[in-house]
Amino acid sequence: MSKNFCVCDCSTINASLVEKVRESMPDERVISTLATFYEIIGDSTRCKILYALSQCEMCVCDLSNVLNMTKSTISHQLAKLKDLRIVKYRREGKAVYYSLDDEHVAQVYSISLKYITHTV
Amino acid sequence: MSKNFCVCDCSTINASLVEKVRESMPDERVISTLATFYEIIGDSTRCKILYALSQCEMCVCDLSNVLNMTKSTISHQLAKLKDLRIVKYRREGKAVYYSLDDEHVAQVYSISLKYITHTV
DNA sequence: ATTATAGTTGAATACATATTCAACTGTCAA
DNA sequence: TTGACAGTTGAATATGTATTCAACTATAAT
Repeated sequence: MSKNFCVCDCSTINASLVEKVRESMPDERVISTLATFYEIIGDSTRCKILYALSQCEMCVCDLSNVLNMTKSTISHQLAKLKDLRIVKYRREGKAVYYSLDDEHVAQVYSISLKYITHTV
Repeated sequence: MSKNFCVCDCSTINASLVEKVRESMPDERVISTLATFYEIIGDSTRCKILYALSQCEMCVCDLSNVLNMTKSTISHQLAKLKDLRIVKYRREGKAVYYSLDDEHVAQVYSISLKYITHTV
């Protein structure tokens, strides 16, 4: 019974544990979404954008000045954040203002920052 | 004054805001560490490993069975998690047991999962 | 010592991604 | 309607990464 899911040549498997964890594992779709979420915020440029937006709503131009990067680069990265609904936007005349789309994002970000600040 | 940090051709910059956010921005080292942390957990395989380890300490063999992947793949990914001190390990005979290295990781993970589950 | 098990590691492949550049759309003012 | 500004987008380049494979180390048993 311990072998019906064995993909390796080991004999020290904790079969009941493996089975239990396998069954409680969030399904592929959830894991994939979670991983993509982290992947998208796992980039220095986008981390800086998120920090900036956690302080205040800003237009692309403001962001490009805060980060000292071209509007094109910022816009490309904002598009990724927008696709994942991590940020939202509103147009006001010629300017497009971005902000965080969900308080959970700010929450995750602040806890992570606290954790990281401890370890750096 | 609003132009001494302008990297684009825009005139609608909120200069005082840009300056304020620029100054309060965590320094490059912190941002980089934070981004790397997210980048490392931003992968389906490693997300699954973290979920498994959030349930219980496990050896490489257990993990490879939970995830249905080779020991080599798991070991490569564990090495990355280990490098960032996201997981720790202990040897017991021939087996090496891995576990989460810091409760903050589990905390970040669980908040994110809650957030994602809402959106999926 | 020899053999088998548990895990690690380096190189190779295949794939994904950040930034740049140039061309584009949308909005406003003259 | 023409021009300027604010932002977006596609292609190209350069770089990075996950997985596989084969060879390796470390531990235990015979």
